Amino acid sequence: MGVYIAKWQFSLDMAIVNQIPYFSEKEHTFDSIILYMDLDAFFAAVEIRENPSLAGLPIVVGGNPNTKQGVVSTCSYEAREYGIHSGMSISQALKLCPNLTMVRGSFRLYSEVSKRIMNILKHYSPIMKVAGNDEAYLDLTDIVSDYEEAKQLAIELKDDIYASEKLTSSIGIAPNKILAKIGSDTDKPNGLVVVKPLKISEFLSPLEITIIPGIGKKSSKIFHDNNITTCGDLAMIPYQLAHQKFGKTGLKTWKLVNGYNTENTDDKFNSREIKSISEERTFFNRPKDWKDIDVLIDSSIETIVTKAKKKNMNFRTITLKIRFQDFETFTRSYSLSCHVMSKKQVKEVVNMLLEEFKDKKPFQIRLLGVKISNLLKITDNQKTLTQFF
DNA sequence: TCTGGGGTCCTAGGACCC
DNA sequence: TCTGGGGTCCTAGGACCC
Repeated sequence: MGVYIAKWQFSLDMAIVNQIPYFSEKEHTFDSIILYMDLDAFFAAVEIRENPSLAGLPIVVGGNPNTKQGVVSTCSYEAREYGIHSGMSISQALKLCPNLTMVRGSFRLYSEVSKRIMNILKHYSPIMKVAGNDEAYLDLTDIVSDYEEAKQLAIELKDDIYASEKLTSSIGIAPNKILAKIGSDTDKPNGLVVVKPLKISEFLSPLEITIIPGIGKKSSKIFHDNNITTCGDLAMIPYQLAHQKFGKTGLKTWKLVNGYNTENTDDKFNSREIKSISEERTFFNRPKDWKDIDVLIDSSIETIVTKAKKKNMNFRTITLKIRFQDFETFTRSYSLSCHVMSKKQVKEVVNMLLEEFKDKKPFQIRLLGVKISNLLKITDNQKTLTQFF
């Protein structure tokens, strides 16, 4: 035991002295070629395709055009020039651009278009991961022999998508998923960026730290407060400092900007099992009484338990989310002693969790949500057991 | 000023066990 | 009366992504 500690201590000390990370060789090797595809302003682009008179105009998809409530789901590049972006409130977007065109989303259409495009991608590699409506990763490692060939394939893919759907896409090609995504993000719309393994540092160094997925407003402020604005700034500091100052994510980010492969190659593309199922709703009109609350909760429970049933999932933890008009938000959860799949039990738990808030007036409630988690896939064997009990 | 919805991951504290 | 340290599970909240 003591020997191991000493050994570890030694390598750590040496690493500090020489400022050399003690990460394994393996983390430095890249043998994958990954392609990431992202459709440009997807929802907005589909709307413009369906209604060409919208072309060239600042448009947003999302929110309620009548009440001017809600948030921006996607906006055209013209709207982005006004500073409008996804997630922004409609009222704020209208302030930035008073003649903004609002389009009510046709989400069923988007999902149909998305499915067709994903089918096109499938022809380029059998190893594929759909990461959303408008984005996917392809593993080209066994498909192409080098980055030049990968680039040619990407050009073909973009043409293919445009020919069949009249939509443009941006593509990044790199030795791992994160870098491929960052690559595509740096050249939009209709871009194509290749990041070869030996060019990673050169490529990342001048980029803002916020280009890294997972570094949002809060994290970037912490980095900025420590005089780190670009990926290159972070790459320059000793990794111990990155770990100490910015925690686990700090170390991971440090590794990324220094060209280490931070991805677990084993589950590169295996889409993992779903972890939770939830539904939450904001009251369009303020609830009058507890009956209104009850109706909404029942409907949410119905939705999520039906989803779980379809997926053959039992669950053990039930979470209630409640938000008041002042935006103060609480979550309360409870774990059952065994996995179940029953609406009745969810309802009982939710009622129990709701007790704590019964002194509030119903009209003070803005949002309610129900989530089930701690999911367990039922095998046929267990199904018979469930029936038995 | 106004702030949707469905997710994942991380942190931190407390309970409990050995 | 004072009491270590590691592991695991549960809960609450928050950052972030699309």
